[in-house]
Amino acid sequence: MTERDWRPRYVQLAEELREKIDRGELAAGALLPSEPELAAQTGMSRTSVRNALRQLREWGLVRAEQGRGTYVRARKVRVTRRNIERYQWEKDRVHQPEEVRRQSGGTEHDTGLEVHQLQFHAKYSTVDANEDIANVLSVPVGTKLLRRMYWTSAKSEDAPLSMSVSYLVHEVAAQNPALLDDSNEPWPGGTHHQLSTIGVEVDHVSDRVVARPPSPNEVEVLRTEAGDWVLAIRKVSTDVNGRVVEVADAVYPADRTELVYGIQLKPWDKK
Amino acid sequence: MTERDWRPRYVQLAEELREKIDRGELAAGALLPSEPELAAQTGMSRTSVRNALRQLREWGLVRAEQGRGTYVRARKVRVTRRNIERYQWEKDRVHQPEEVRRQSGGTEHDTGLEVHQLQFHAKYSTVDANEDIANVLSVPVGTKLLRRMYWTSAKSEDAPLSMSVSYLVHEVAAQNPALLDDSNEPWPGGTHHQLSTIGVEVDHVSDRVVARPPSPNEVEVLRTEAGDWVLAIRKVSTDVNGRVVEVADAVYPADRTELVYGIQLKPWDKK
DNA sequence: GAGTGGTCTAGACCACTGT
DNA sequence: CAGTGGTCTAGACCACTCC
Repeated sequence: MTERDWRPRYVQLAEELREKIDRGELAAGALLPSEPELAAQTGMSRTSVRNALRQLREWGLVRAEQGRGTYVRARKVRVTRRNIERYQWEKDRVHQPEEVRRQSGGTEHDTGLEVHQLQFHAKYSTVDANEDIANVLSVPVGTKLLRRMYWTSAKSEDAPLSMSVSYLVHEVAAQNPALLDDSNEPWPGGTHHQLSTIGVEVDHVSDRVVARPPSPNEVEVLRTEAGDWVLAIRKVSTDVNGRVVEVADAVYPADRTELVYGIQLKPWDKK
Repeated sequence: MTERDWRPRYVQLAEELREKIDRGELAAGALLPSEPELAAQTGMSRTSVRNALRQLREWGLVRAEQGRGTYVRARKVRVTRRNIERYQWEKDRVHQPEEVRRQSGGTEHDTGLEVHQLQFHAKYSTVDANEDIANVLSVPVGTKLLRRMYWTSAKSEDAPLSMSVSYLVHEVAAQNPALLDDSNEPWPGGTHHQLSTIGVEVDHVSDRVVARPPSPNEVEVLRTEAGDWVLAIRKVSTDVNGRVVEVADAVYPADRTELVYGIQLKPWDKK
C-alpha cells in the first residue's frame, strides 16, 4: 500500500496535468477538458478544479480564454537583448550615411526582425520632473522635461512587444526644435543621432535591471497573463562632460526576454 | 451621478485596499481585517473577499499567515549587485596578500554586510555533464565535472539569501587536488584565486539574465512567497586562451534584487 | 476554545465564443 | 443557440496560532 497523499486535491490535479504537459501528452496549443468536464471526471467541485487551473496559470503552463477554453501555452521563445553591444552599435551608427541609418533601428538589431515586420509608435509630451527623475538628471523637481514614449509590436503576431519611456531636459532638447516633434519618429539613427545634433556625445550608460509584477497599465499594453512578471530596465546615459543627458525606462515581458551582458576584465599586471 | 463601476467587485475591493496601503493608511506590518470581517463590512461573500486578497498577494502587497491573519508586506530593500565591478574586483583581489583576501568575499562586497554577519555554505560533488552544460563548456556530454554548490545567508535575519551552482571540468580542477575539497571553502580570494593555482586567468565573463518562477527546490531554499519570481543569472567565464573554464548559475529572489551594469562606450573618431 | 486562513461543495448568473 | 470561462453566494470542515 502506498502512502496517502495529503496534499490538497487541487494541487494533486494541477500536478497530474503538469505531468501530462511535460510528457507531451498535452501538446502546446492543445485544449484542456472544460471545467465542468474535469469536475465530473475527478469528482471534485468546479471551484476546486478552477483552483488547479489557476495553479497551472501561475506556473505559466496554460492560458484561459473566455468563451473558448483553456489551452496549453507554447513555450515562449526568449528574445535575447545584448545591451552592451547594442548601445555601442547605436552610438557607432550615428556617423553612417542617412540611407544606412534609415534601414534599421535598435529593435530590429535586437530581435532579428526586419523593419517592415515591425510597427513602431512614438508619442512625445512635456511633463514636470518628479523627484525620482529629477534626482537622476540632477535638476530641480518640476523642471520641464520632454517625455518620449515608444512601443514596438510585431505586425505578424498579436505578440507582446516592448515599451519604453525616455526623458530629456526640455530646454536641452529644444536647442534643435525638430527633436520636439514626434512626427519625426522613427528618427534615422535613433537617440544618439538626435543628441548629436545638439552637440551631445554619450560617454557611458548604466543599466539597472529589476523584475517586478507589472503595473495595470503595463498589463494592458504588454498583454501579460495573470501572475506574469516584467523585467524593468532603467538606462541612464551620461555624456562626455559627465552630465546625465537621458533617463529611459524600458519594460519587457519577463517570460520572453533574456538579457546578456558581456564583461571584459583587465589583465593581471605582469609580475 | 457618477458612472457605474463595471469591474468585478473583488477587483474593486482589492484596489480600495491597495490605495489604503499606498496612502500609508495601512502601514507595513499592519494586520488587515479578517476575511469574515471584510465580508461583513462589504456585504460580499467570503469567496469574493478571498479573491480580492489573492489579487493583493499577486501584487506582492500582503502576506497571509495561516491561523494569524493577513499582513501588509514590508517594502523589500533591494540588494544591488554591480556584477561588472564585482567581477573585476574579484579578479584583482587574487594578487593581494592572503590576510587581505581572507577578510572578505564576494557577497560582503555586494551587500555591504561583514564576514561575521554571514553564514557561508559550500558543498562539492562530481557529476556527469548534461547536454546544457556540456555545450557551454565545449566538452562531450557525460564528461566528469566538479559541481560546487554555494549558499549564503545573513545570520541576523531568517532572511532569504542567494544560491549558486558552479561547474568546472573535473580533470582541469584536479590539477590542484586542494580544489576538489569543499572543506577548503571559503577559499581566500575566491574562484579567481583557485583558478590561478592551476595557471588559469579569466579574460572575459558573460552574464545571461532571466526572470522566471522558482523551481520547487528554489522555493524551499529561498523561502519565496507564492507568486514570487526569481532572477537567474548564468555566468560563463572564458580564460585568456578562449577556453570556457567555468559555468555558474546563480538564483536571487527577484523582489529583493537589482542588477546594475555600467557600460563604457568608445569615443567617436575625431573627424 | 476562539479566531484565523486554507480547502471544498453545490449551486447560480454572467459575458463571451462558436455554429 | 449551446458551451466556455469569469464571477458570486452561502454554507461547511480543517489546520494552525494564540490565549
